[in-house]
Amino acid sequence: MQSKNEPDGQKRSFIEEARRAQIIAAAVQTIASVGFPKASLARIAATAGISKGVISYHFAGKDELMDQVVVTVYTDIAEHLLPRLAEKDTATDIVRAHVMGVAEYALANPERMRTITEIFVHDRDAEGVPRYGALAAEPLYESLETLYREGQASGELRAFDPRVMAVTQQAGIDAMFGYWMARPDTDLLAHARELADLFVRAVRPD
Amino acid sequence: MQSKNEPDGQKRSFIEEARRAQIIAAAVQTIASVGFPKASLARIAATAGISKGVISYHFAGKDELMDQVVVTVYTDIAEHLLPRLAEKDTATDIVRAHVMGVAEYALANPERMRTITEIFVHDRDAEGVPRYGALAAEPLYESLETLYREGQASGELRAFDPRVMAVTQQAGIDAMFGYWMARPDTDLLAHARELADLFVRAVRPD
DNA sequence: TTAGATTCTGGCCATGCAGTCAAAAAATGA
DNA sequence: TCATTTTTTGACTGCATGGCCAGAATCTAA
Repeated sequence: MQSKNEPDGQKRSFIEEARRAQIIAAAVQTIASVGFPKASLARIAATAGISKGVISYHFAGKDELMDQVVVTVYTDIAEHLLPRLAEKDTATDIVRAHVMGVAEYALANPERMRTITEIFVHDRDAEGVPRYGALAAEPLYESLETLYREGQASGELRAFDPRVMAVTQQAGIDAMFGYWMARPDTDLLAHARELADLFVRAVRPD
Repeated sequence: MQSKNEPDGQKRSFIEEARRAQIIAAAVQTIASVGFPKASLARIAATAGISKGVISYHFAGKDELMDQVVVTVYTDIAEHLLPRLAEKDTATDIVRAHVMGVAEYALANPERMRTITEIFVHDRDAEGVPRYGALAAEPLYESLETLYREGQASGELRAFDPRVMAVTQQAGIDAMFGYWMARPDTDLLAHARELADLFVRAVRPD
């Protein structure tokens, strides 16, 4: 058996990689449809049409599986978002592109978006401590913070606490998605445009 | 036995009322300290120093207990917040008082604040549907929306989508609290002042 | 004092969970 | 072909949960 070896030792076999991808996809689908608390390994296995033991064979445990799901989805979001941000010049335009980019991604990939939200909110270790707590958002906050600071240095943005602005912008985006999930009839892109306006007004000089 | 009767039939006995209050308090304390998923009835009973069966005797089930916790805390928050909002005249002042009022309450009652957040986020019915989902926030959204509309009608506020603003303001407040919970060193009231400024700038006319 | 109602205890039950394992099946390669 | 390795199966373990209940303890009132 070689399932126990991380990418450290040998490379993973083709079939091994395919199974892992299949199981990750089944996990995304299951979590999105029944929510994290009811997405047991048995249920994920059923979604994939395999026996429960296969998951244990290919992943060290549920924790490793969830980690892989998060990495997979995050990479996907970054691939969608980063190019859009790179082509903007001003901080204001980047803020707008950030809000709009996430909304576009969510509209195109609601399953992945819902899954990652579910994992962030619900996944906890044996002691009840969140496995993706405030720490997970930290890199995000830092990059937004850097963006704001540069805009403030150039005089494009007013003086404000960049950390509070970053936390609030991220919260506004998350809430937009949550609201849309609960009320799919609403116009997500219109919400995103309003939200972008809101933050542009919040950061610009008097 | 009379535990099964809601306030409809007879009034509740003195001891009955005292026990219910004690159990609700124990639930608040337990959920705040170990989180909702680990706050089992057995654990809540242990916190209260009583046998598990007592909870079943005085409450129809865990759902009723959680409902009572929510009602208790919500009532408490409203009693703190409403008088402060009532004495303000302009929409701008009310927005500011709302943000600051919640922050003050959280600072004085972190246990209750954390408990209600935990319940909202984690409590789900047997089918996995959130028991306090988007519906729970609806009344809140509506009152903020009304406030904004009045401000817009009087010309004090610019034209914007009041629903998006309400969702975002609430999200900003929730995130402020979550951030403070994760990093208790930070200055909650300073965060609240920044947040209030942010929204005041977002709603005022150009 | 005593009968009846109320309240409490602690053990029990069915359910669902993550993870384990021996054995079966499938793939591999000599 | 056949021995060896990789992969899969499905039953099993141990644990935690919410709810249930028979009997004990306590309280109330006549």
